[in-house]
Amino acid sequence: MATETVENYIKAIYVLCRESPSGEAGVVRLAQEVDVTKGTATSMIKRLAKLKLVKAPRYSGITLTALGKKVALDVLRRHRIIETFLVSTLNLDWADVHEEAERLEHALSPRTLDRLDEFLGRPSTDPHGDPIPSASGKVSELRGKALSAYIKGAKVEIVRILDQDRAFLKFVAQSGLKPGVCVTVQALSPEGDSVTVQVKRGKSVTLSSNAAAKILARLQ
Amino acid sequence: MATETVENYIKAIYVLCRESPSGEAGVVRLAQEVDVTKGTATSMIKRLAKLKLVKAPRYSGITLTALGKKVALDVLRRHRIIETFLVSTLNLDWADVHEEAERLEHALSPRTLDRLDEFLGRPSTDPHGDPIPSASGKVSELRGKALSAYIKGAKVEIVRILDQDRAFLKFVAQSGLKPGVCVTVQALSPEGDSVTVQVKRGKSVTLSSNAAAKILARLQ
DNA sequence: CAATAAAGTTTGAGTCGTCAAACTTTTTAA
DNA sequence: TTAAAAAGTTTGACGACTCAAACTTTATTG
Repeated sequence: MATETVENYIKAIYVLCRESPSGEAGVVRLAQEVDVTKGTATSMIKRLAKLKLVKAPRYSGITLTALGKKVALDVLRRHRIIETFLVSTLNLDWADVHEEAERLEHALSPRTLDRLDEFLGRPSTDPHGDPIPSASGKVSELRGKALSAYIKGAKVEIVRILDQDRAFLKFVAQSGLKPGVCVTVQALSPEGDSVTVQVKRGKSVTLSSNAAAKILARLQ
Repeated sequence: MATETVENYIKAIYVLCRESPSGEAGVVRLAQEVDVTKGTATSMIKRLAKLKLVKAPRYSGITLTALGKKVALDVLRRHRIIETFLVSTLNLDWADVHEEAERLEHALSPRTLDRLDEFLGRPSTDPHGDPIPSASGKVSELRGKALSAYIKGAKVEIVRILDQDRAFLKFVAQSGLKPGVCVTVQALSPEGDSVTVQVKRGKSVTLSSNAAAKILARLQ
């Protein structure tokens, strides 16, 4: 089995590939993500390539192999099921569970994971709205558009928050913009580079376009 | 914080010290317990001594320092709470949870542990009857005597199983001798080196004295 | 009490994961 | 189009953990 460190690199590469338009991950961003120097990242990438988990031509982008993707989805499944458990069963704070899951995800056997999944009622998304890959390794990433992509007056349901940063999550929760909540787009200001939404009667929140882009929603 | 490996050594030393009449652990047994060669164990003991976790005079027995004991009880607390969760909430098999907890115990933050403890109703023992140390590091190890220490006719309640071996636990469960169960000592045979107990009407089990010594019970 | 077994230690080497710093290649922009 | 910046790589070194095998000390027992 892949070591804990290897799993972390693979997961990070998976996420970076999704984020980047080219579908490839870079060494510097990866190093940032797993919190090591770029030299370390480079040498680890070599090992991952030897393990047939990634393709990484010299001085070029990193991509996952089919095997690598499988590992990534497996880790992600564990991660998201654990986050769900921590929030919905243990009532831990939404913003805190990421780091905790980060550690627990490597210590869970397939059997225990399945029992946990069963206990939680086989959820399809985690508390941030991120889809939970199936045991066989399938994910439906497509769910909603950025809040900033709707027109004024649109009534939408928040479905996903694309950021694990604690401060951002705290802010989102504070504003009442968790997945499942329905809001109305009140104003779009290209000049002000912001979006204002009404969460409920009398309560509005204004977000930068940047922030709004990290909040996915779908038409109600 | 102590690394995962260090925690495992400390926990093993704690258990070995409890088991041994002298209250000291030996290198060979320790090496067995953590599954390394004795040379490796020796060098790790040196590191533990440097970390002020153990006292280990050359060519002599190993004992935990006060700090070492604190670490051990902390790990044990995590281990036993997790075992309880795995059995009582996720319905995992009694005999399987030890190894699982062995991995999870190192990945749990104090806050999550406390939430889990709360969720479980602050249990005082784990599924094997092992006492769960308090958050402040107290344990009451005294609970019952070996099944083989009672006289014929004694009605006793099983309170603890002193062995994490899967096969043994499977056998114990199969025989219906889990903690909480009440049994009657039916026969003691010094010649046959065995003990026979009646679990319920029409169901008796015979155990070697050796096995019976690992099952603690108290008068009903 | 000596010979042997068992317990404990040391040594030399290897893997994994990491860093800092020098270096090379690619990209960017003047 | 070429100089500077950014991205990527290499090198040498280190700490944590491990092994095998040679070695030393302590315990056992005939």
